[in-house]
Amino acid sequence: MNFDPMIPIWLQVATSIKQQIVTGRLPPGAKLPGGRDLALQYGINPNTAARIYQELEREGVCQTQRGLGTFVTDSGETVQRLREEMARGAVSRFLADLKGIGMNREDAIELIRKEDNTDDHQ
Amino acid sequence: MNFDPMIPIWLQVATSIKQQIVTGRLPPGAKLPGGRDLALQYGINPNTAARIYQELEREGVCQTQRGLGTFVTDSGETVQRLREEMARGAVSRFLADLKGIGMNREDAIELIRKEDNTDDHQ
DNA sequence: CATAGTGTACTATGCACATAGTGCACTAAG
DNA sequence: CTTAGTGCACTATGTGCATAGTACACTATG
Repeated sequence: MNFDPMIPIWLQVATSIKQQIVTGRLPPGAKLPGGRDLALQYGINPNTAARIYQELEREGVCQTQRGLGTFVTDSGETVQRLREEMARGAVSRFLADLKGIGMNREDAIELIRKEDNTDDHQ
Repeated sequence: MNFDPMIPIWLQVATSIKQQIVTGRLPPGAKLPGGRDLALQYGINPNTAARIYQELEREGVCQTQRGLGTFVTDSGETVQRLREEMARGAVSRFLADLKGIGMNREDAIELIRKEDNTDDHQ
């Protein structure tokens, strides 16, 4: 994974995991890697990994059981809600960005239509 | 201005100024507030304000003259290029966000169409 | 009970960000 | 020349992020 130095690593990894959850690549109830393994996989520090799971639990996406590990929530409804929430967040960030440079929703749709499609089909 | 604690203040203010430039509220050649004034206006430290102007100059958006102040670039072409660059950035961030949660360009347009329009007309 | 895997807690270091404060140099205007 | 406004340089402090390393507690398994 390529980290953006402008964004905290724990946030980037947490987002990556949430994306895997809402796309079903990590189904409800799935066991996540242990903190030390997660650190190895992403090339980060175990302390940072622990913090990531704490954040995911705080958001209700995962549950942690001492001595057992961290697991994706069992509630498919929670996962669906998370997906919609992430979509809404992306849309409102996008529209706010465009509004800041004097563009509206129509302009937004036009921009997306004209956007280069390289690597958009995967 | 309301600062997001997750994003460096200098970045947020620099973005705000660039938005004012590309929307014409700060026309080419306009004089920007002095570093100390900028700090007062945004409620930040003069050191941070100085850094913001350094960043804007690094991006070619502003020019600084010692003893005189900092000014918006004279080149309307540069301003137009900046606006397009900011728009492209917003679009690609948005599409990357949606792709991360398993949505494509068609979904994006649909989401924007259905988006709540409260305070979208200004 | 012994072990491996796990979460949790703690100290310490380096870095960037933001703050506070001071001083100096340059420019234009009186 | 003096003054006000300005950019610029420097030291110092506090905070959050990320790292490194160590130690302890819980759980399941054999």
